[in-house]
Amino acid sequence: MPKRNYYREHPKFYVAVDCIIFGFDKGSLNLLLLKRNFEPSKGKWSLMGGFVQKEESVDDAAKRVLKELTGLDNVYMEQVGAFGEINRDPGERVISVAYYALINIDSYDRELVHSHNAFWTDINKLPKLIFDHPEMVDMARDLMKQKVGHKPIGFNLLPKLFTLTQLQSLYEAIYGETMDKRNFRKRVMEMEFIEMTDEIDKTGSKRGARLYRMNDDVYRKTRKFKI
Amino acid sequence: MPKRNYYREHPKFYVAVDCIIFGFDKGSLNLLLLKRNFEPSKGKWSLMGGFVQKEESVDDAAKRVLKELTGLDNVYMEQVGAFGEINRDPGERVISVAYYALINIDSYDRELVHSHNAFWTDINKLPKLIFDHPEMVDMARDLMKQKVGHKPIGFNLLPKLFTLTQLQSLYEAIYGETMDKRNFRKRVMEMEFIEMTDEIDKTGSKRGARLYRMNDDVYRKTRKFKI
DNA sequence: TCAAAAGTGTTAAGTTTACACCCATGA
DNA sequence: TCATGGGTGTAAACTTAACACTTTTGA
Repeated sequence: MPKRNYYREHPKFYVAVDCIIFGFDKGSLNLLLLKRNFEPSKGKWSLMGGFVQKEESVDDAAKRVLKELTGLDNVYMEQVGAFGEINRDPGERVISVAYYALINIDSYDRELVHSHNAFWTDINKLPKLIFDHPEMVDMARDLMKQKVGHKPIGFNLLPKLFTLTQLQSLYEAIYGETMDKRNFRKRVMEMEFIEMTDEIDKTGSKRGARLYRMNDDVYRKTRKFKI
Repeated sequence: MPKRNYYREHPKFYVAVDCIIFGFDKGSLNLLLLKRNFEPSKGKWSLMGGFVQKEESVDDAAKRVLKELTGLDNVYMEQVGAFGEINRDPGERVISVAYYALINIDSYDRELVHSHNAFWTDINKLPKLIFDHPEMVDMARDLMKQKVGHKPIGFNLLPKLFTLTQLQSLYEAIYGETMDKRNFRKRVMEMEFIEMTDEIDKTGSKRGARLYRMNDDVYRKTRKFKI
């Protein structure tokens, strides 16, 4: 078997995944971070991570790790990239692949999150993170910020039914700037796949606000999106 | 050392890098591909790749592998992402990190390339590639196409001095569509860091065309680019 | 002298931005 | 009744797209 020789001479590495988990709450983007109650770096803040196992792909490892923390399946995730500096983890050489996830902050397993000592943190008030996790976060933010403007991924951060005010406030949080209400709504209403429902949300105002819904099937027909 | 235990239980993996090497010649984008004269998959077409070693970062491995093939240092490279399906390489489990590189097709080590049995191939007439290399190529193309419009990375594919016709033809090859000559030149001439030289290229026409140059220092002052 | 690539401005269409008031309701 | 967030249209500024002819020169 000539294959054998070809591979055998080379070193092997631990491969990990790290998750940048975005949530949106009360006008702010948040990350779900661990205050580590385990070694290494016990007591410090980090992203949720884990090691890739033999019987799973790297993408599957990321899904598993996300589920271990949040209990959630079928979450929108995207790879940020591989981080491979030699001493990025001072304990051992570990090559890590970062992923970001967009979850609805109202639906996750609070027990699990609590048991991992994880907390939602305002993205503009992040604590110091271990290793190269700050770079992972920065890259994830940039990637997400850039993608959210031309693919309808932001809806993953909202409940199924949302008001246009919520939607605008989400985009303002992501872009870090305010937007014109009339122009925003004009753009949204031109997109057929953002459907008005006949429901009203009375929690945010006395008058109540119309609830909208994102329709994936309609989106797939045109795939046009721009906010 | 509690660290030890934490890592020891986990499996290790071969980690490779694969390079999508772009060149531009006679109006076409080209990739530098290997017709493998070694196992595994001898005789088939593949990207240039190699294994990450103990004493190098993943980025450095990509640079090394690119240099092994082309003899070039200081090449513009960007990570495409990690590819981690379990059976992506049928020989052994290997996790690969793909990078694309932009090189000037007039300056590389022809001996080295020949000794690796590598050939430039028109990107629109690619042979069947092994493993998941077609996906790597597609992702690299998309990434590059999207980046080349708002960062001045395309110049890496051209000689230091280039004509505006060459520049336009490069962008047409990348975008896969023709562009309006006057509009194109208008945009280019508004960018201060694309400097007119006093040299003329007579190889492409009887009349001769003005040669231009990209000035990095001037670019850094504004960082505005849009084609 | 003519073929072949280089070079050059203007106008219309489309897109984006700026901007202010009335509405409905519960407290 | 009034404070609060919800909802609505138009015009100016800017950006993008469409378009055709003259110049230079070597073969």
